[in-house]
Amino acid sequence: MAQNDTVTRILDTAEVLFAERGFAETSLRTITSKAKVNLAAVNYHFGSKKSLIQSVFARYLDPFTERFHGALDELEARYAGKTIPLEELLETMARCVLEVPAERNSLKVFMRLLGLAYSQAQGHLRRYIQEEYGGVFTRFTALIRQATPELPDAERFWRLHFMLGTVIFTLSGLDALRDIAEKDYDEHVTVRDLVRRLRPVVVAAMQAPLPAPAPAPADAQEA
Amino acid sequence: MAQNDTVTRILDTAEVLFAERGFAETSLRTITSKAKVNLAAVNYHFGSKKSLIQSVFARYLDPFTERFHGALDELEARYAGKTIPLEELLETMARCVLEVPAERNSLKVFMRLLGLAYSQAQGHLRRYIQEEYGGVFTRFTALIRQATPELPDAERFWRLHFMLGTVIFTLSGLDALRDIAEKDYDEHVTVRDLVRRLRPVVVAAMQAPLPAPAPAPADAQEA
DNA sequence: TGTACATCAGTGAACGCGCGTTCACTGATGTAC
DNA sequence: TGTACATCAGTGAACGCGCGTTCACTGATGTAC
Repeated sequence: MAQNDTVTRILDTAEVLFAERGFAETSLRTITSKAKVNLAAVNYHFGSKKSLIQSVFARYLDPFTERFHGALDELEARYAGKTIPLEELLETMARCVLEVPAERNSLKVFMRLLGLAYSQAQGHLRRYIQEEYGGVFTRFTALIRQATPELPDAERFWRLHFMLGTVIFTLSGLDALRDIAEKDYDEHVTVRDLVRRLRPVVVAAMQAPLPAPAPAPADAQEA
Repeated sequence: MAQNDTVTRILDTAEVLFAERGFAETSLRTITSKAKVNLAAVNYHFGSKKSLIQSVFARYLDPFTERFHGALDELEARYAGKTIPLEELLETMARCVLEVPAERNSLKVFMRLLGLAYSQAQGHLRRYIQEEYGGVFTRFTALIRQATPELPDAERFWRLHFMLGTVIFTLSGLDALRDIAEKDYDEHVTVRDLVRRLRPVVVAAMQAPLPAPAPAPADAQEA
């Protein structure tokens, strides 16, 4: 067995199992037996289960942020100080998300992991991701702000999270949804196909009319 | 202690803890000690942890489906065979979702639970919800279909799930998002406020232009 | 070139712990005769 | 009215199990002199 073969096998196996069942529901014994690796090897190489989880994320997020920063640099250079259109920004982000795990052949796993990062307890993980990768997200939202000057800041904040929810929810629950879709419409759906369907929806959502103003606090009875 | 006081205390405590940390991460010992109830009482009254989880959902979903069916009956009667507009359907669903837990004073908990039902492993739970409550969802989507005749069936299917993702993701991660929003925009956000913001976004998303047709399978090289 | 030592990936077995569940039991209340 | 029995909510203690982690150890490879 080569030098760091063990590390790679642990990560490869862990990411699939985590994506399938979540973090708490995946034991180190399951991971190491499936990876054909000694149980103690996880603690030897990673120190703890927590930091194995973080390493699984880092293997996706490190190349992603690097590529995404690069793509934004390129966009900013191309537009030379002028405002980058919303569609172009969204397109760029989608492209980076699609490209990174394509190299690792498991976009589905990446999306499931992102969904889990939000929905599972794992406070340490949210803190880790925020600290390590918060920067590129801040940069992106600043550009989105220039592209949508008509939106109040708070409205833009919420709409971005609405859309984040759409994407993460859809792509991370993809397997279940795909089963239903194929049974009902016998159509085989790929991730790229979904991204194609998502595009007009996300753009329309970001450009939707502003909501009605909040009603006054209900001190007064309705007439 | 009154007859079924114990059952209620278990359910009240369990739903809050489940919503905070998920199912696997909440032990019966934590629930029973916080509820000031004997550990064995959960298995005595509910039989197992699984069926406690299902009971927690039933306490929300039973009144919700009853009310939602009623509201749809009323809508159908009012429109007397004519097509019910999309906005009216969405509005009705939103109203029912908002009203039910308002009686129990914990919409936030309800939303977190729905989010968990999708994202946590818990296969038994998805099966249970599908079997018990699939019917009302089927009825609702049939009405949505009449209201959006211009959408291909598959497109409508996906857009409904996109929007489901938006709502569940936003409302179930509300606490975290609210913290960020209040820090950045010092604005206190209520659930009703979010629903007001969601309305135009969801309508715009459902009415977005159709996506570009899928590209031909990549046998041919790009020119 | 040979020997002693250091480094390091990996191992096998055990540790203590918290988990869901079980079981024999209690004590209060209702029911039959 | 009194007694025997059944029912049922609730209890305390223990069960076995799987968990993450630890630790003493092995064996291969590299390094110093």
